[in-house]
Amino acid sequence: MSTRVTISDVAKLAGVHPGTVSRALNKKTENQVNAGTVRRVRDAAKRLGYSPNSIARGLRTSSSMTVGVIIPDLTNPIFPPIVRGIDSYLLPRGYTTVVVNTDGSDANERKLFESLVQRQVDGFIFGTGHTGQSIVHEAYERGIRGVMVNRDSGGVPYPAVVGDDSQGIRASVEHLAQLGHRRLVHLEGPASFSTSRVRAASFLSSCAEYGLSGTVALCDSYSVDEGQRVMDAVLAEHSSQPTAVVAGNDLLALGVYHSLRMHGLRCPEDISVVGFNDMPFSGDFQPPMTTVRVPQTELGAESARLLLRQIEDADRSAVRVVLPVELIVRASTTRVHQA
Amino acid sequence: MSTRVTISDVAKLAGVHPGTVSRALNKKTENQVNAGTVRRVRDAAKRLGYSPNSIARGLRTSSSMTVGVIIPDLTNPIFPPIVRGIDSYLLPRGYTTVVVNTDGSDANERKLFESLVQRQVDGFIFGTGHTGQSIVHEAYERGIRGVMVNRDSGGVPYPAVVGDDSQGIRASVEHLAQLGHRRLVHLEGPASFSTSRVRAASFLSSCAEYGLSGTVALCDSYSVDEGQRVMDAVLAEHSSQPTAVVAGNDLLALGVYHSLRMHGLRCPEDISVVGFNDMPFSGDFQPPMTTVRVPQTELGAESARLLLRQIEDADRSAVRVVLPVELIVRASTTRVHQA
DNA sequence: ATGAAAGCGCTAACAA
DNA sequence: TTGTTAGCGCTTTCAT
Repeated sequence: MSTRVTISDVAKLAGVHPGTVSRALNKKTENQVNAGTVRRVRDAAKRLGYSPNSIARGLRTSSSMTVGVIIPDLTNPIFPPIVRGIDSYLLPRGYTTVVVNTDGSDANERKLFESLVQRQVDGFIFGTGHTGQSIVHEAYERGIRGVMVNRDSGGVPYPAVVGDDSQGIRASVEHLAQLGHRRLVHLEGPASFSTSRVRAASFLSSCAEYGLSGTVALCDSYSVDEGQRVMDAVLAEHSSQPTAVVAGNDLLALGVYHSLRMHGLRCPEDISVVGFNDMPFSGDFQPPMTTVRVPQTELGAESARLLLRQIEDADRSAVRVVLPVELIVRASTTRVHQA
Repeated sequence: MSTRVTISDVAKLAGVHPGTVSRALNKKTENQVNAGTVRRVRDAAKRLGYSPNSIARGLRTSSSMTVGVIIPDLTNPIFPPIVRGIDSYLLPRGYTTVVVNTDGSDANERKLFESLVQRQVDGFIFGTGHTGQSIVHEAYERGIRGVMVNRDSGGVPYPAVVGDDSQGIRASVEHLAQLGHRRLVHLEGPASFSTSRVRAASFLSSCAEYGLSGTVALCDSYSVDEGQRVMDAVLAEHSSQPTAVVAGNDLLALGVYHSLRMHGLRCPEDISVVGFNDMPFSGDFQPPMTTVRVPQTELGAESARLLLRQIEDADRSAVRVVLPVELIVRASTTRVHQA
């Protein structure tokens, strides 16, 4: 399908050799060819509607100008902005991104990774966790270019671009402390994500710092349902109940909303809730969510920049870029009233 | 980068000819080769960590096993489910999808389209509008396989997969009529989308059917800001105000929420609002949104199915698949009180 | 500045 | 059943 006109068709029409057409049509090499010839070739190409076959070029140059992006799930609202950020850097530089979803399965991840390797992608941006099963380590061993986004590299010396989780959680705890909260609970995300552990650690140390009682409840996934399930469990306990929840991310926080509603509790009057990420529309929720804004688009763009630096400049320094975050106070947190 | 082991390395180790390796490793042709040989080849391939180069294969077979998906903007929440739906059909069949965002610009659309053509994609799924400038028509003329998703093909005989817009709007109007509303306004999306016009037409005819007064206000884009802007304008008018709004989609409806809040009006007590799409989290908004659920994932999967039918079975019938929609009544609509 | 020729890694006709 | 050969469309030495 599509056009059948090749470089030799153009060559014939322009009355030159295919090699010359290639040189004339390539920015890098067009200075090797007579300006008049360049014009003739350009004309011929346009007249024939010639469109270079980048598959063929890729085969010859062993570069596909394609980048693989591996994420858990596109429908998690933090990923679209990250992907658009990646695109915004890559597209103007001639690269195409291919996004795949693992749905949290290591088996999927491996399969998709291999399929992208077969497609000769020039590098990977990993937005997935890093457990023992993850392919991140293997990718590095194989000499494949890669960058972690929104995740730490877990020992593998790939560059990583992350939000300042520690600082974000600390700001949340401080905010709640100032509102008079004394008993907090943190819903920690799955341990396979580096961010989960960083956030939980920061929660604990921040609680200590502000002299608060902080406990941690573990979630199996970053999802609304799991947040609800775990919050249900927290509310079922008979020990002293928290007056505020610091959720591992906005999805979990939303699950907390659901749980509270089911239990006839009001947010924020009965329990304050803080999310993490400031994902799209979290300001439109009921109630508008107090959360930590992570610059998702910038995260994506920066990770793309670091990847191209590896691909094009062979710069393999394992930098770790930490982007600043900001607590956005909305209506899901309020002063504690049972002082 | 990555592996440097080719099909002839495997051939050497297995003591056979490269052609035989190719046949042994391909599902379609492995029955043409001795079972023992197949095993030897497989072993050799595994030992060397051989991974076929699908670029090279694509060059030879002139098929890239890649599909281009052109949408306005991934961060519009209706698209992630559609994309995942597409993937869910394509991935198990060996295809990879490449998603690009036009941001509503015809120039971008054209550029991205050409870049995907150069990459030899086997077909396109168009989720963009269809104005005069759109490349949809040109793509068809060039004999390129394609399918419209969530949009009508606007005269081009590509298959199209859409939700039942007419029925959805009709159900919304009926619902409002039953709640006693008599003066409705519809926020119509940009005319470049076929859906906009279908929904507006259905709004008008449904209002007539139920004996209601219905007016239409035109929006320049499907966005929250535009919904707010247009609703501001509606509220500024001095003629008799509507008691309910039928928004062209959920984003516009969210903009209406914002506008009402700015004007000190309550939803639904002062004005009822109905959205369209039931995009992710619209049940978590403030208030939870009454809206029309469109089966986005199925839309995507079905469009992928129709595309593969064209690619693999050369079936070019321009079917139009209309998927049923369902009104989801939540808390943004209520009985009118100024009877 | 341009032509000639080789070859990227694979598959597919054709032979044997 | 397997080997041989050619070539997908392009880039890139090497000549000229």
